[in-house]
Amino acid sequence: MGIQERKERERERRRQQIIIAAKRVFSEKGFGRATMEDIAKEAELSPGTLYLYFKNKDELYASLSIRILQYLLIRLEHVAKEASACLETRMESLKKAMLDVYDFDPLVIINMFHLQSSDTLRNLSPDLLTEIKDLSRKALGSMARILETGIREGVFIDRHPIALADILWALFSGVILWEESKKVIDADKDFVRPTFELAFDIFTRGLRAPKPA
Amino acid sequence: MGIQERKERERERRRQQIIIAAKRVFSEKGFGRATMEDIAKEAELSPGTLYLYFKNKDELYASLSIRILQYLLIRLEHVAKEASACLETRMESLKKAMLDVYDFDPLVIINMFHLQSSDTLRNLSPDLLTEIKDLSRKALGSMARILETGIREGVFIDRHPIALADILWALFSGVILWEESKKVIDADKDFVRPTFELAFDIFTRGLRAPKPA
Amino acid sequence: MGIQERKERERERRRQQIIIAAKRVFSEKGFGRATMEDIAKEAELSPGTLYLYFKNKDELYASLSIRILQYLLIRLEHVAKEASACLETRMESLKKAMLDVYDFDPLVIINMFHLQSSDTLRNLSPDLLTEIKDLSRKALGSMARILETGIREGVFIDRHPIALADILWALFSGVILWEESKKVIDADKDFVRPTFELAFDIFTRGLRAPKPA
Amino acid sequence: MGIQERKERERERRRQQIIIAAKRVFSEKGFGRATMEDIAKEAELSPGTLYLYFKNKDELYASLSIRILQYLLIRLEHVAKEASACLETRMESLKKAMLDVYDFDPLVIINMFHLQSSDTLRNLSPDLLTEIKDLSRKALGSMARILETGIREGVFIDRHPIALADILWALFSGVILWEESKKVIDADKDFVRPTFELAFDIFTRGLRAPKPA
DNA sequence: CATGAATGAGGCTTCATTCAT
DNA sequence: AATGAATGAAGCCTCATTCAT
Repeated sequence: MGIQERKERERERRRQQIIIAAKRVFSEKGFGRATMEDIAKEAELSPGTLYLYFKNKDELYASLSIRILQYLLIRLEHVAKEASACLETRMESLKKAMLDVYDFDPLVIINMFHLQSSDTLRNLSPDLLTEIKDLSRKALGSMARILETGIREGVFIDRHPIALADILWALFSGVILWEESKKVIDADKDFVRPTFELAFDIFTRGLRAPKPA
Repeated sequence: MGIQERKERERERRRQQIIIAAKRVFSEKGFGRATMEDIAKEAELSPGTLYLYFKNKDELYASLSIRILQYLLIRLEHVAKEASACLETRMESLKKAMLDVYDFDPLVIINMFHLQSSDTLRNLSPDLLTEIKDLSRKALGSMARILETGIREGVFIDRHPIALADILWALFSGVILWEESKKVIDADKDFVRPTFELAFDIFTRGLRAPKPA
Repeated sequence: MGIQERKERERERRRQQIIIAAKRVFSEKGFGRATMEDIAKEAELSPGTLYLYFKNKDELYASLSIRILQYLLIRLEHVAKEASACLETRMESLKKAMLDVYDFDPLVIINMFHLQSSDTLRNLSPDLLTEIKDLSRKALGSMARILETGIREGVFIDRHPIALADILWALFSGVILWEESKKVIDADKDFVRPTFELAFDIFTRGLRAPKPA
Repeated sequence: MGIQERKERERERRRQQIIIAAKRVFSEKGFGRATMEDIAKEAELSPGTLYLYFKNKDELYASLSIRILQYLLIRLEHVAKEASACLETRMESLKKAMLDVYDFDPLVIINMFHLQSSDTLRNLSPDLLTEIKDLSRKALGSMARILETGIREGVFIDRHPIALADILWALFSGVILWEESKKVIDADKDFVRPTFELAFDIFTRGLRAPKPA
């Protein structure tokens, strides 16, 4: 019983070890240029071992996203359930949640958006694709529910909450990817946080229904 | 002289022919899975010929972006120079310009954002990287100038115009990439236009300085 | 002593368990595509355990043949010793013995001939090779002795009995392999038995010395 | 026009060059242990080049058989058409044809029978499998037609000609594979020819219908 | 004895790039 | 300038085998 459990934990630890290594390597070299051997070396394992834990390179890559999406989802659902708070507060929580998820693991977040905007997506196993799709949909759904309260209160403009959530999500990924790409081009300063804060505020203000005269 | 010129034109024509083919192939297969032979076949040329016009695959890929960036820049500068019009009109023009650029060649726009969010960027020749960087900066600059007028008129909040332009650009790329990736996952409907229109409107409204009480 | 013995029996039981599993897997996937893990799973053992009973994959493969060769040998020697019977009867017994051996375990017989006609043979340990060689020679010898009686009786043509046994053996393996390969190509009907019976009869009739005029 | 033709010839020459190398390597190491790099080296080409002429290893392997089957078919059809000759002569021609095909390229014949009796067959492309199947069927058909004449003349026993052809084919492959495998085990003497000649004679004699008393 | 996770050599294959024609 | 056959480096992945538990 205890043995079964310990093994399970061991296995999970190894997965993490690999994921951590993969994260570093993918971030440093990008998906295309990172090799399985690079990752194996970084994880201090042999190439073959990676395949005991992940079916192939694509799936390893996608696995990075799964975890962060799960974390994102938890945070968003938590915010969505804060029935008590006023809208203002809830939007603040939402912004904070998104930034926290970014801070939690910037490299993985970036990887995730790369995944989203790449052809890797097309080559995932149906299972994994379904899982990602599912998590994404749920996360978008949570965001939509938060925004919806603002609409119901008559504070936000009356648009389809999912459409608004899509835009917020696009803004999030857009800011992260663009600021990231500026780093490649330009410098090593990181403007993600302040830029997203400003963007989020503008977005929130833009959502407010014009006061009836 | 005339001969020189004609040759130049011929050469440019070939480049375009290749770029058009590359565009199709990259869009269909993604950068990673598209091969130079695919592109050569699509262009009805031999693989070797591609290398007479482009130094390597990365540069060919990046070249797609150059053109669209040039077009974008022209459109933005045109809007920026519309001194006459009122802010409202200018923002409309800006939105229209961005959407036009997207409509002009959606595939290439998508490619460009993929490029931005990929590791290819890191492997470009310094020359090409500089050119892209330059065009991007100019485009961002144009956008910033347009937004700046709103700030000077006291209509828009007083934030650094470049920061605002960054956000608008992030929103643009974010919406396009996200809607595009939804297509991979889900269906073949295209929500880029309406989503960006809504996003742009929210953004614009969010820019407006709150009326002093 | 009793303990020693029981252990020995246990060990043999395990070997058989593995051999049975290997037989199934080799037959289903062929030697090249069957993995040691496949076999271990089929035997409900771990891969490592296989190596406690067989030095390596080749030897495990070859071991399948050993058993059937032993069985074949016993049957053939039994027929060879039937001094009493008339030639006709003895040839019938011979045919029956061969078909029985085939029926006893078609999969293993097929494996054996595959082994014979493959490159695995070349990679066996000298010991195992010697054992197979030995059994084969003995089996061929038994067949030769049976045929020899016919020659001595003046009924069969006077050729080297070993050469005739070679031919009979070749016919046996040829029919089995060819009918088997037809199954891959065409259908799932099994013509081994009737074809070999006919072949054997033709062969036997062909052996008869032409009557002196 | 001439250019087209020369290219075609060049291409065919290269294919042959590769086939010859493959033949040597497969024969020496067997299919399983032969690597594409081995073959490339033997052909004094780079590994990549092999794939310009053969889709993969299996197909290269199978291609060896195609040629010899074609040659076999031609020879058999030629014999089948010898309407003039007496049965005796025709059977002699048949035997000679089979032996000639063996002599034409023993290594390839052996390869072909290995292919037949291996799992490679199962992994061929449908096209190639169809081609092999087709050639085999035709060859068997030709043999059957030859034997059929003997039946019609009342000289041979009245069995289904295809069944008889199957047996002859099995005998042919059986003798070759068995003699070949004896070489691995024992020596380097080659008994294929004499053994098959004897086997064929026995077979032919066995075919003769018993004289009505 | 048994396990099964880990190994790592090595196979097949792809494809960007070159270069003789 | 154009070709396209050839290259060969390098990637992904498999799997027989080992060894610490």
